[in-house]
Amino acid sequence: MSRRATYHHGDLRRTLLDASLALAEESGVAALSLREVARKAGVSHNAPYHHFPDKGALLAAIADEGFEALAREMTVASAAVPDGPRAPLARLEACGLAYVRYALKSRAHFRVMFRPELAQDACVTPRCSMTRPFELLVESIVACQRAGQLPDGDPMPLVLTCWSAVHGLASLWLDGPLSLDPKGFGKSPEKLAATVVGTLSSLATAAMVLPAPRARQGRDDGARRRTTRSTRE
Amino acid sequence: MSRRATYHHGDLRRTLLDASLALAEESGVAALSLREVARKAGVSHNAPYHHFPDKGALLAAIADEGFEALAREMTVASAAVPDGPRAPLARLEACGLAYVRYALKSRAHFRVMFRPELAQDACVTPRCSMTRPFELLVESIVACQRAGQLPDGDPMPLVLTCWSAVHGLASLWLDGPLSLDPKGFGKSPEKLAATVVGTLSSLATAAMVLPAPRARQGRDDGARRRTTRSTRE
DNA sequence: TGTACATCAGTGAACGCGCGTTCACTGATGTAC
DNA sequence: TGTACATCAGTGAACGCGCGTTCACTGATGTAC
Repeated sequence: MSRRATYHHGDLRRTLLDASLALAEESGVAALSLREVARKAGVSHNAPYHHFPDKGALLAAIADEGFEALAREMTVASAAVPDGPRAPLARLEACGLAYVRYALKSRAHFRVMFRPELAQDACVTPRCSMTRPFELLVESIVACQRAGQLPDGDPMPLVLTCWSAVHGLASLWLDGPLSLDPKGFGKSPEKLAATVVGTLSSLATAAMVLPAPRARQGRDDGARRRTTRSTRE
Repeated sequence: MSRRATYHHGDLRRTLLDASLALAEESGVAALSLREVARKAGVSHNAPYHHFPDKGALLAAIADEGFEALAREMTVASAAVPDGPRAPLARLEACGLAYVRYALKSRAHFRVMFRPELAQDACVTPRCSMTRPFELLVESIVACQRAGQLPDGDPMPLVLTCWSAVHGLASLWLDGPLSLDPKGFGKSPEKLAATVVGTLSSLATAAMVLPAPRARQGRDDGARRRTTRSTRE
């Protein structure tokens, strides 16, 4: 970091981002105001304008940071799985768990990342930063397919399903219905994440014990028809 | 509806709810203000106070309405599937598709339902209205288990996984990353929903062709170990 | 090394705005007798 | 049936508030010569 970058205050830009996150964590992203952020950073209410053209730019910077951190966590989690015949699926599971863990740990980041209306104006190619985490997911799934741990063919249906599942779990927890627990799940979010990832993984594992869905056509025609219809539609 | 309920204006309560939904649809839930709602309803800015104690109460009423409508759509979709040996799984699929379809069609409703901070003060037992849709999902899954179309045992892991998947898909679409489509999915949200539901369904179907996961232990010990760990954790 | 100047990162006052909410009111509707 | 009164659903003015943003400014830091 150049001397210029920490001019005067030390690193007001960083301080403002941290203050924003802390405030969003406390009172919700919607309640986040530039003036409050400046107050929290111990600085006059328009000092932020020397670092961000407007409020949207500050939020966009937070989102960017968040997507980078998410990709980092996924990468680290995946790399922590030792090589071996089962590694691809275990790495995919690790990515999924890392996604949920990141959302829970950095809820303010996660909320800003997926509230496009907040940073809309400032972010010319909005949400483009999701690219890297998305690529990691695709790579993990393709690796599973190559290793015969997930069905062959277009990976996108699997990508979409996995992404939806972990994103949905994180959203349901952060948005209340799960954390208020009127449903009797009664578990920590980490355990719920392990349940979802484990359920998907064990369904896939069970499905892959037979060579391929096509091989079963004679055996269970009803299932074959349904399967085809649903995935092709 | 009693005469009293439509006093004077006709049915201002209804009109206010509709105006709120229309505004939320146009400019986002966050931008929704009581004054704007009144303006849209063609009424002075404090007429709403004769129908809702405050802003939170109006939003809570919208959420309640939304959960009821969601349950209705799921019920109708499920009931439309004719009886037969494959009916339970087809009904579960229909519920999942109805969930996503509802979110897409009534995005304003959906957003208010899952933004607890908005209606927090007014809703003493917040999100309790999710109870009915949730019960429908549990019933559908238990029916599949009884019919041998999903693995036996505690239904909650499956419930959680299905709910997460459809909720996640709806959220990803409504919150941008999917609808902006930098990922090349290039499909309508209805097709994406069919893809996710179909992928889950076909994995489950493939997994159920063998009698039960336990039966495979000798055949693939690695898979057995992973499956057990992940779901139990 | 010293000096003159440019730039940079902050301050403080002020703007106009829309918000939620309160208040006293008005006129239409309903009701007791 | 008519009359007196209560209730109810709306109006319009006003409140205080925090917001995002603009402006002219100040003093610290950097730089050319």
